[in-house]
Amino acid sequence: MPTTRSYGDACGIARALDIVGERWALLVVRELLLGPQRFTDLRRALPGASTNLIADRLRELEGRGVLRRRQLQAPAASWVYELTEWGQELEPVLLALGGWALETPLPPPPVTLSATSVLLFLRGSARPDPQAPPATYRLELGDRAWTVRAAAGHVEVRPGEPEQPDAWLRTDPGTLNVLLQDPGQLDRAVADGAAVTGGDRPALRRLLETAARGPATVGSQG
Amino acid sequence: MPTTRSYGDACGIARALDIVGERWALLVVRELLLGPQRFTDLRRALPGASTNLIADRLRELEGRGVLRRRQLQAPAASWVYELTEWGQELEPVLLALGGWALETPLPPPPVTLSATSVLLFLRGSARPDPQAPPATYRLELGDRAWTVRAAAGHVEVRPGEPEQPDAWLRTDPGTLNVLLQDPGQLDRAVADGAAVTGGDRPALRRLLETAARGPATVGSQG
DNA sequence: CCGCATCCGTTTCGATACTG
DNA sequence: CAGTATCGAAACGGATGCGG
Repeated sequence: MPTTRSYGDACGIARALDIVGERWALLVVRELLLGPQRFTDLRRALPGASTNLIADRLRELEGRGVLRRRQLQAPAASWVYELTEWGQELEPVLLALGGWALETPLPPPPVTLSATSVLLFLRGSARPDPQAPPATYRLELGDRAWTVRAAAGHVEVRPGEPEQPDAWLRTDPGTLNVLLQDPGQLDRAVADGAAVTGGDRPALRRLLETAARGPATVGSQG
Repeated sequence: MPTTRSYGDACGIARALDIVGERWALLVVRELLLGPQRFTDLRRALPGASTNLIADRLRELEGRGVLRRRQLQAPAASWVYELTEWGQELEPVLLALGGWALETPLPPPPVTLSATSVLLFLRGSARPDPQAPPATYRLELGDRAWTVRAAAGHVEVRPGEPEQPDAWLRTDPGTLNVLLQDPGQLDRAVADGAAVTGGDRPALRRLLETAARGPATVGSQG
């Protein structure tokens, strides 16, 4: 049953918290920042949240205009959740919030790391570089494929299969996060079996290095 | 008893919510954005929060490095809560969050409006204006005095008494919010007894107009 | 009066089980 | 796959108590 309590405060900050301040709500939004997701994708990305909680939050956020529920085309015909345009405008706010937390003096308690978190970090930490040639990548993280397009140090990320990837990488979010901090570990990760790659390996390396050059912003504890 | 649960997620966004994601926590931070406040000030500004909740949040936020507890000089000798430098860095995040909420299609449920909310709105909506002469104001809102300094369309706000105010205004946050939307109602508010003014009335009017020229950002529902 | 701590009923959360 | 149902635990919210 959806939560209905309000701070009863006219301030914009309080009103924002009335809308997205419930527990898990902003993490659901985070998971949708890079594109539509199915219920099960969210469930996997947020293993700490129980299914009824996710269902409640989705209903609330839909009713409040932050996201919408949409049916995919046949033959898939499944339902996905996607941010409305207004919901998408939370992106800079969330990135700023994540950046703020990186300065915490407290030790990190973390256990999980979602694909979206790391990909937001990848995209956010990429720095413009006119020299960098364009390339398309296929990233497979936890049973889900992502399309990454990089050009001139700018990185785009979408859920789903790329058409003609130059290179691909299959790993888990934690390993990818490590590789983004230190691309030099790519060979070792492959040797360990923690990562599997294919296609244009130098191009893959350039992708990792694009991010490694930037400062930590969201994905990890830097 | 302080809350201790965590999302267990390495993402910066999740870690931020581990720190300031508990109910009322960000509204406590909001109240401290303009300067230190005593427990009772917070209690009055957040009438919807029970006193034990406020005490819990203050302890948690102190332990997490967002704010600190400090003893004032004699003869006051009372305790105040103030943001740490790191806590103060939440300001742009909160203002962005508040700005986002103003676009909500949902009707406002609000009942209360704190002095800090309106003053953040005043300060944030002021627009640079080289013509505007400098002035100092005393604003009294709900039994508490604030110092406002305006110059060239830039507005500074601090809690406490000004030294030599050019003008003063005593009213409640809701009335001040209305006046910021429409300074033309100042005369009527004074006639109603909803506001009491003194000193340089034209200067006061300029202050209200400085804000009225800008777009709504945080304080009200615009 | 200020600054909490304690008590207690209600709401929300979180884990697991279950259904179309 | 995409949720709903159930239930104990925790957090919230309001009232009251209490030392300084």
